[in-house]
Amino acid sequence: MLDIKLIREKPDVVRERLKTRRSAVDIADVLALDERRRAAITEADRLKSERNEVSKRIGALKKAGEDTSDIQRQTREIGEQIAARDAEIREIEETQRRLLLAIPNLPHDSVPEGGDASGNVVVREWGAKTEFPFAPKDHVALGEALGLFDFERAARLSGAGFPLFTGPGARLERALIQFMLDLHTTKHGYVEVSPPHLVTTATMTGTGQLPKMADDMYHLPADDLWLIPTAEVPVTNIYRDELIREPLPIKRVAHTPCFRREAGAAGKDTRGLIRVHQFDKVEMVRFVPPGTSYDALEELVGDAEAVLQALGLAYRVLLLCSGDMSFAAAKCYDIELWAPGHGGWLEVSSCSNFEAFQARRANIRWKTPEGRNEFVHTLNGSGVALPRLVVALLENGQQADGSVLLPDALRPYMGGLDRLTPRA
RNA sequence: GGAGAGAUGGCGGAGUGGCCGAACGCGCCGGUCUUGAAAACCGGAUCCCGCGCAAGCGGGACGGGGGUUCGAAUCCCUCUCUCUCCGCCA
Repeated sequence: MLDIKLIREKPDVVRERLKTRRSAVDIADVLALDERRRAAITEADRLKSERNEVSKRIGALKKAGEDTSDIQRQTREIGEQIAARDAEIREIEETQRRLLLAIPNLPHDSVPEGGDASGNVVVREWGAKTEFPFAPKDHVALGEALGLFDFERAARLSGAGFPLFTGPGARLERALIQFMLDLHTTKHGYVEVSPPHLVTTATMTGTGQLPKMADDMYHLPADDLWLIPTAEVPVTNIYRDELIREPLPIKRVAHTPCFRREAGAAGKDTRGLIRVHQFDKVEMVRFVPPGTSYDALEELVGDAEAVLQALGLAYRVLLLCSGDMSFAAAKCYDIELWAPGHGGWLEVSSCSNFEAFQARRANIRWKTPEGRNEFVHTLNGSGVALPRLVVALLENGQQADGSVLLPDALRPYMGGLDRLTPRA
């Protein structure tokens, strides 16, 4: 949510920057509403001040034993006017909040302008794409030969898009989760949390998934709860409606399943693990003082990259352009892994600075050293998403004999196993 | 699921219709004293909104929402959450 004061004071700047997001929203309505709202508040406050004064007088008169029924009748009328004004204010504020919730965040100055993914900028690449003396297989062929997953039987359970990991595949998932959590907690200073996977509508609104993304999420109407599409939602909302007293920055890391309906992506990447309705992810979340959030974003990207470097996987980092960023982000980097079997780059991480956008929605504040209460800046980044990491691991590690070499860093988590070998 | 109790400032805890943004204690900040510290004493401290260049003025907030009343922390309704007991249960 944008600050209404910013919209009021610098409407042209806001318009300008919103335009770069391909956002169709118009702030004229919000501004008109804001005008009406303030006028109504001024009037209501004046009436209340009047009523307070008269009420005080009634108290004094009664104490003196005088009759006050006349003056009371008059005051009742003031009360009715106040009630009407308050109702008007409430209605205006509701509408205004609804409009504000639909306005995306403003892109940071350093974000390139662009309409779609073609405007994204590669800021760096790490590692060399794996070369093969044979035609590399894709992860589906490899995984089935190695007995890592079973898509056919999985479909029997939940339909398409819900993977069933089996044997060494299930262990690989567990090993990767463990490895990533250990790395972030011991090397990068995050505190591990394990949050609920079902959350309320208020929680989904706090981070910006609702109201806009309702169709992309799983909803349980009987309890009005939502399955989380990312750990960002519960972890960021841990501090909702709070004045944080502990020192910033706060750094949290969580492993959770993520549930996505992928409503708009029907027919895309339907094969294998690349686009699924349920997957596991390790997610990093930071709450930081506003002045430090862009440094924190660079660090956060580095934390995600450290995972891939430790696993020896080639990747590139993209700076997303204004038109390709998610709704709540002010600046966002994507990290993509090279997948030779797939023959392309796969997004495994998205690291964003939301500035105060989420904090304002979710009402998360801190006390500055000067003692002022101020909205924090929130950030989050995948560190990283599992299925596509598995894809890259398999496709890059494959050998001529059909086995897959595991990175050294992972072996302790695989009971010393250094490679996955095909079933007899 | 059933029965009961409760929710007040950073914490504890008073307050049952006007004198309450809220006693008192702890903690916090500033000062006096001290070589320094502690103790003691004195003083100060909530947040949100509106108006105003500002000093300031006004309004609102005692879990959330609604109601009664000239006036609500206080009375009524409702929701949420917490605690205790019973039942069920991974």
